[in-house]
Amino acid sequence: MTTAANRVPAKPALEGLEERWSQVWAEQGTYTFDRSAERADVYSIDTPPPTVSGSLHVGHVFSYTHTDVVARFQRMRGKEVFYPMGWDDNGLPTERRVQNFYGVRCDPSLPYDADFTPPEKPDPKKQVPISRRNFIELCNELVEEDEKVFEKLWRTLGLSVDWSQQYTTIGADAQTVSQRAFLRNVGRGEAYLQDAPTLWDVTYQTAVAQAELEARDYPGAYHRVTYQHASGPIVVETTRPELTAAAVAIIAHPDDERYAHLFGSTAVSPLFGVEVPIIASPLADPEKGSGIVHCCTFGDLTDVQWWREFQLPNRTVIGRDGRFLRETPEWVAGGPGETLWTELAGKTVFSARELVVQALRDSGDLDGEPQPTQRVANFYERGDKPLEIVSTRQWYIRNGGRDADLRAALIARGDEIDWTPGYMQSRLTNWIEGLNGDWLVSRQRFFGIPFPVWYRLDADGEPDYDDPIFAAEDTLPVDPASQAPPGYEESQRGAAGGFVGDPDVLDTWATSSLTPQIACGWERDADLFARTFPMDLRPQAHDIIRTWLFATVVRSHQEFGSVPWTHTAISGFVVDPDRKKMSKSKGNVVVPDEILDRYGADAVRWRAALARPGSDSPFDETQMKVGRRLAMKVLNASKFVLAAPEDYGLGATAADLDATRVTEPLDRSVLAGLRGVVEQATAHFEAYDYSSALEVAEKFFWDFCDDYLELVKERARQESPAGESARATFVLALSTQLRLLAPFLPYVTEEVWSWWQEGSVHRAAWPTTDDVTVDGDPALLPAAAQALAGIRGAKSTAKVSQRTEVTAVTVRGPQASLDLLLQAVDDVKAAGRVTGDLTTEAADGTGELVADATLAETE
RNA sequence: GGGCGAAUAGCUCAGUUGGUCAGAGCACUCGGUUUACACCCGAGCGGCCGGGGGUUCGAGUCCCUCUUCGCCCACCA
Repeated sequence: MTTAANRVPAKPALEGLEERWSQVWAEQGTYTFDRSAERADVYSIDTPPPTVSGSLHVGHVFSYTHTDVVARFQRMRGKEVFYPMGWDDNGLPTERRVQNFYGVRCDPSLPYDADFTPPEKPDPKKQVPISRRNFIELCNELVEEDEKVFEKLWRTLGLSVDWSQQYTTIGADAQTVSQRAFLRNVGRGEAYLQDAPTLWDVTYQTAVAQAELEARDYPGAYHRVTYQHASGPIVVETTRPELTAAAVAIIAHPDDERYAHLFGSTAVSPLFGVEVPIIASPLADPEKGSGIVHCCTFGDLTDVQWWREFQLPNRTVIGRDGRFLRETPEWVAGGPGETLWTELAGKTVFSARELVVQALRDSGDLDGEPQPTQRVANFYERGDKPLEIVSTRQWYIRNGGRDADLRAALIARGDEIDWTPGYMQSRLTNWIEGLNGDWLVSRQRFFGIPFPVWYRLDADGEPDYDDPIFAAEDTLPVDPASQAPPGYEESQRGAAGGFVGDPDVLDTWATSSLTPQIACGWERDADLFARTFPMDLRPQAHDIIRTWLFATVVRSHQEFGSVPWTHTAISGFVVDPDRKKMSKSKGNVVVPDEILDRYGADAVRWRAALARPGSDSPFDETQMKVGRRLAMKVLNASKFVLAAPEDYGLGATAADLDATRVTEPLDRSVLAGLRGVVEQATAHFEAYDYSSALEVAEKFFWDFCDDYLELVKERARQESPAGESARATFVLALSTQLRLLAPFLPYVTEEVWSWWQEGSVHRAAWPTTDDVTVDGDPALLPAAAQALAGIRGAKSTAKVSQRTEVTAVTVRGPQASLDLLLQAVDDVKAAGRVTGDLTTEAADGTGELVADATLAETE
């Protein structure tokens, strides 16, 4: 076999590596999943689908790098890595982006316009109303564009994703999987339809789930409102006086002596004259306000609880649009509040409050003036108005919120999963333990996956919700808004005796919770599914444990009676230097493109890999430079080994890779050290501790360059067994270190690999101790390095060039270290430019070697 | 209020089961240019390991307690 000359550029550079190699990887299918691999040989990853309508910041870059580093390790270890990429394009974020981008809004009452084109210049103040179908077409159009931008960034970053395995959360596959899973839930009684008070966002006019809540401070005021009782007035304190019209009870703590005599009797509400019972409940806090509270339908979740427990009437006054009902409610009609209602009707909560407060003031039922306060209110995480509670009919999926057995079973699933870091599991457990209801999965929105459900209309044209019509699984995906249910004609839509489609869409998490099913081809590709599910790894950030991770566990538990994956790795955030979370509104977001452009993908990945799992990491641009330096060093050190002698290299080639040539003690020592590094890095990676794996490999590499390389630089050029020993060592060490660094620095390692090896380093075998079989004493190199450091120090102190000659040197230290040093004395003398004698002197002390050097006279 | 995590050099962080554990990188200071690398190299300065107790022959390391910070949850009269 003849060895081809190495292809080493005269001046290696980082610029252009991303473009060149990402293209080669794409052309050669370097990361393509081989689906003939057996399950035991597959490593499958449930990649988080990024929200394409959002923007990526360095935090994403970090966490996706963490996953990629693990993927590359597993691949080199011989696993066939199933590494798909999904795009989360489903849901409200896309709707909002489409509205802003095109200047349109969805009006489901409008007919489809096949010729519609969006306005040239979007005017956010005057959004053009368009049909639901037109709106969805625009959503699809825009997400496609967004996905291209994301893919380009991921490719530049060097994610070793199999780009032939892509999915979206709004695509036909996802629709089928989502609808099928829902139908299975229905079939097993895990999903149900219920008319109940639900948290409601009045801006988006949709129901909201517990997991989407965010508590925020909100300015309000305490109002002391007087109810009339036979024994005298009762004063309740409330921040929502407008809900007096919705009062259904007055409640105090059973042990509260101030009110004990009232329990069992009734009081009459001010303005509206409605008679309400006075009830004892331990949920009433004697410390708060006047200790007695009015229960309205519905002011807060406690009201809902009381309403259920005491079977109180439903006196809803606020509609889905957040305004007071336009029709006068029956309990108001004919009463003293009838006239007031004509003013309240159609008013927002805010205006209604002003009206009611003034009316209370006028009637003398307001005790004192309102006292301003900061209250806490629940908000939809994407909304800006406090949530109302409105009675609506919604679909729910059981998640343990109302069932202790299921709750326990789901917590136990958490125990089956390996968590990195382990303490993150408590976030799941705590969340499950704190659930207070089932999972509300229906949303009154447009861009989402529709429920595969229709309702029959009776003779009066009223829907029958007790007996929905469900789509057959083999007809999925279906759109009940445009397709008729089995046994009906489209002409019967909306007609008495006909049907209507369920108008709602599934919560985006109801689809995202099925990413393993979507990616692995559940019920679509049984062969693929058998080779990839349950998956090996779910990487994700800690903020969505309560949503994405939990929901995925729920769906897998229900459908398969198993965990969806065996391991989860939780990444932290990149925070700004003040340790504040990056967010668009704070304006502290760091855009990844610029950073990648400035420092290169390898440098950014290096910095990302330094952030340990689960820990937040402050963004510090100066650290990127260090990664860049490492990448550059890999190029230059490799060049030294592989370049031809006329280019000042050693001219070593793959043919020098021969362990039997390694004879010199120093060379054996460095390889013995490398063997230890291989063992450590492998163990760290197996424990998902990629940071430590990088740390040991990198530390070795710098010492290798600074000490070993300098010590043998001259010997390595000799045409002698000693020279051959050095060159064999270099080649062996280089091959091993390139592979150790490949998961972190895919571009430079691939570049260098291409100079002298066939194929991709990323498909090369992860190094094992079999690669480094040479025996040696690992302590020799440090001993030689210490002696060299002493010589260097003498020159530094004397402020002379490191090239200055040394006429004599004495090394002191433990005899054992000195004995080792003597085995490399020629290398030390050469590296230190020692022309005279090197003598040793045994001495007690720190254990380190100390050198006294006599410098030659200089000018 | 409940849960989880963190507190070690100016900054970012390592310090596995208590015994070379007082470390690394950056920053800073000083010095060094022509044969891998100025996208560089060498040398150095720098820390009552958050406070206070305790266990131990011995404690960044274990226990208690306090303080500060971050995140999640609960607080909605």
